[in-house]
Amino acid sequence: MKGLGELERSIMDILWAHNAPLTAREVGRLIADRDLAPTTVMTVLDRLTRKGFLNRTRDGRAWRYKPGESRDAYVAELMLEALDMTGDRSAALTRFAQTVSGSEAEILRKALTELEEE
Amino acid sequence: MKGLGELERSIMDILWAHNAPLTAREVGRLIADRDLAPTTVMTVLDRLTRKGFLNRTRDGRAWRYKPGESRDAYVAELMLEALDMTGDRSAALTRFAQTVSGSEAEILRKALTELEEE
DNA sequence: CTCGGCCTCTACACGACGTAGTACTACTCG
DNA sequence: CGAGTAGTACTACGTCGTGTAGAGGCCGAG
Repeated sequence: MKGLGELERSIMDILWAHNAPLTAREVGRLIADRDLAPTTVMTVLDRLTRKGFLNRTRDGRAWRYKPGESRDAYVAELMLEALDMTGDRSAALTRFAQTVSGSEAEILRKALTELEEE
Repeated sequence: MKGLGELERSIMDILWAHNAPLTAREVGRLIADRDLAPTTVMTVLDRLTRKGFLNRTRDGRAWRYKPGESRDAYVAELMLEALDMTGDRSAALTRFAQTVSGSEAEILRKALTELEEE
């Protein structure tokens, strides 16, 4: 799957933060602090689409982009991918469980418990 | 922290699989299927050291390399790093818990339970 | 018909990584 | 003691991903 670059992630963040699909121009406006050329934003949106992170639909002459999956799903995928890198998933998982903070352990526990009940 | 390249990972895998620190030559022999020049292996070992993934100590004229941390620790770190990418850690964690397979959920549960008991 | 906006295509610089050569040093065997 | 061998450091080059953007084409509004 592979990680994203810095700008790519910023743009994904913007799109993840909005429910509605945005046009390149709108994204450009929202990322104004970086003072990017409009074409830069378009290029990145295009690449993200090609990579499967975004879907786009026509809106007049413009495209509207929206994320293919939620940020949470993406993060979970990244975590699983990291996990795949080890020969011993069990050891890595255990290690992970030991490493997360207490409150996060709590969240995990809760999620797992709910899982069990279904 | 950043991920590793393909060759870098292969080499880390070899070192992670051995308890004793290895020399460049030894690593080269163990990775023989790729038919790499000895200098290639050295260069990569050197880069990994510079990046903090390996520690090296002298052994005569040669260096012996060993991983700075276990593979499990590395994987756990990668997972945490992915987790850091989200605004809502709780949601991502929950999602993750729901995504792992049943047996892995079991492992996680167990690790978390043990944590609790300490 | 013309202008402004939006698109597509193409491009370039830079850093990471795979890959390796060259040159220097020092032990080892005859 | 001289030559070969192993090991090191330094340098280099091609490729790919990513940030960044220009040039030019198409189309709807006025």
